[in-house]
Amino acid sequence: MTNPQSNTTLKILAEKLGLSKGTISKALKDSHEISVATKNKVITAARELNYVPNHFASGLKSRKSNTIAVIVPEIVDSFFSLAIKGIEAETQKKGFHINIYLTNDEKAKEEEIIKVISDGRVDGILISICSETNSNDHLQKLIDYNIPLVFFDRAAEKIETGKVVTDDFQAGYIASNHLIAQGCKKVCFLSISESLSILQKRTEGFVQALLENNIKNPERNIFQISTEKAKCVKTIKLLLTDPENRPDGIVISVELLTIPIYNACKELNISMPGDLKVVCFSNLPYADLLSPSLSTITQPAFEIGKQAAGLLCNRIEKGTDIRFEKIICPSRLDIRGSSHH
Amino acid sequence: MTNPQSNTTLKILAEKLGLSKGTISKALKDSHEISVATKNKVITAARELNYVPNHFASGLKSRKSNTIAVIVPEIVDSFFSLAIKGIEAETQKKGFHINIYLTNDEKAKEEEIIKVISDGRVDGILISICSETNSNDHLQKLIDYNIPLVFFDRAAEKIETGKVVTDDFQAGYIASNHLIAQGCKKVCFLSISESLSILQKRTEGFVQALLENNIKNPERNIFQISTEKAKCVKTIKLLLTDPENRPDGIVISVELLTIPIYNACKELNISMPGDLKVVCFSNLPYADLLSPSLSTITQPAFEIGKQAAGLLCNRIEKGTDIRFEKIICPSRLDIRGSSHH
DNA sequence: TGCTGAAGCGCAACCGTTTTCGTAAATAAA
DNA sequence: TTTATTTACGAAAACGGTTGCGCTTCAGCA
Repeated sequence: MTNPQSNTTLKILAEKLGLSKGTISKALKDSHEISVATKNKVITAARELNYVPNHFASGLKSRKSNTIAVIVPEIVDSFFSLAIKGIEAETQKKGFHINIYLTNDEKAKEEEIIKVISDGRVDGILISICSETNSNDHLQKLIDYNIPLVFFDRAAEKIETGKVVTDDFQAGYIASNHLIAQGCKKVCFLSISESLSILQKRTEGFVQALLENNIKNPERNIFQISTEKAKCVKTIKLLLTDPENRPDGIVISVELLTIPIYNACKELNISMPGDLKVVCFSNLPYADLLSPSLSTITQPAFEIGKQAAGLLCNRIEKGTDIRFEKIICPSRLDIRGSSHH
Repeated sequence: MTNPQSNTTLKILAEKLGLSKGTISKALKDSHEISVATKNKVITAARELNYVPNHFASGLKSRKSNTIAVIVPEIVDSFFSLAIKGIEAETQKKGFHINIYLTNDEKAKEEEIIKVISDGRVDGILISICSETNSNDHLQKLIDYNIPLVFFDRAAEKIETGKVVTDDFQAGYIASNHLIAQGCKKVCFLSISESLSILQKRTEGFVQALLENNIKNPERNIFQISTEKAKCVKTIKLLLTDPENRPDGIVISVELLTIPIYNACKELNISMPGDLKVVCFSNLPYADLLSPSLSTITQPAFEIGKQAAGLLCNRIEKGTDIRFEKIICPSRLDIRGSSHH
């Protein structure tokens, strides 16, 4: 779009003031080469004519866009939207713009996005990867080419760059232990991916908790649920109606599965927390108002976003070495009605 | 950032192939000036060297960024996040990138954002304005300078440009009538702004419904609530404990106020829907699971975002005259437990 | 007076792509 | 064969800012 405020360019300012383009440019950047008197003249003229430096022209020469890409699997999600808000809070202070990209948790889309943003339009990337993580060549390439990259929440373990996550093992452990402490004999863990590192860790926390409580073969209590709605609902119903192995406690490792569980319980007439106790990884502001209110592992989403953005900005602006930076923002167990009386 | 895939430029390709920069550029754009044989050579070489056109260089010359700005008051909100998803669905098909900006519903921030994006970095703007709308000079200026602009949901009435909204009057009317039909004698309407057009219309629908039911002075039942949390809670409690005028039905015109209402009822021991019936403008996917489940005016958020993006893209790509375009996506009343037995 | 150095500004190349225009060769029309 | 026309490509000027370098001017100093 043309400059809305005006179409003032350096050239126009220069002509108006009888100076050269270079002088105007330097004056506006407060260069020591320019006298105070001239600077003042330039600044007032620039203000009068609503001069705004053209983004493309300055970017072409300086190789800076003051823009970062934020890539997330989903945006209609209390965790991700809050994380984005944290990112925005941090970046807008520093004058960075945000480009948003949604992968819908599809690897192909993620790769496509990374390809199309490699035209220099962003100075760096914040990403929460999709759950299918068999290969991460597209991400490794970013590192190889020295593109600033920071993971938040869902990180690719093997890639050496900044990561901001929560204490997933611990959270999985606490959630599981809580259910056991509430008297659950058959605690299950619902996941959506075996490859996604944060889910692996939550799973490990779950396994650890069960083992410590002398529950054998905890792996048998781990279920991978499809994110596709119909399949998801079907699997859950099957699980909850299994005559031999019906769980009396469930750790839901992703917010996405909350509604299906609630609906299934309603439909199957399973009472919560009587017949089934549930804890969910979720940032839902409405957890308190659900029926029953939902016990959650509440992740510091805003903080995670903010920290990740801070890390990325440091990398971009100061060239900080963030290869081995790992910030862990602890989650919190909020016990509510779905897991105890 | 430097091009991650490589640092291949037109110049490098040209030298490698013994052609000129211009020829390469035209070949890649499938210009009729270039022979098929040459095109093929160029295309394969470009692929081999992972050539990606520099965003700044092409933008500088073509004055196109293939980017749009999306400005919203809030992102941790079921309506706005879903609308953004709709926008993304539409724009990604057409190869547009999205810049996200949050105003936190502050006019000053909105103005600031519009200023900083007027450096040519976006080809157009999608905005849902903040609730303080006394003056809209900053938006009018965009129109004056011929910047493509489309409003979605929260529009500035007086500005002549594309608007995609829901049928706010009708929705307000239906919601109010529903409560009256449920036997409510004292129906109130909670708003957060007298100037925001969509809230004015919802209010008008409310007034109309009351008048048609022979309720005098419906204006007395309209309350402006602060969005600041403490004040908000205080006002609501005051309202719900007013000995003379305690409402038995409430239309909540913005999702933001849902939680405070639920909490107030819990705290004040007001039973829903027994003592108080509630309908809320909300896109909450969890409405069904609340206790009681929440009756909502469900807005077609995804559709609104999608349509708005479509309008903007047409304006940008084809120069369509959208000054008087107004798309109305109807809302739906979903009756649940909060408003009837 | 002559010399040095700093201050203040202009000049011009440069970033990578787009696009107009020109021109040579190849083909078609006369 | 000559002339007109197409085809295929090169040359170069933009786009608007940035930046190193060079030129003047003038104060400071011996």
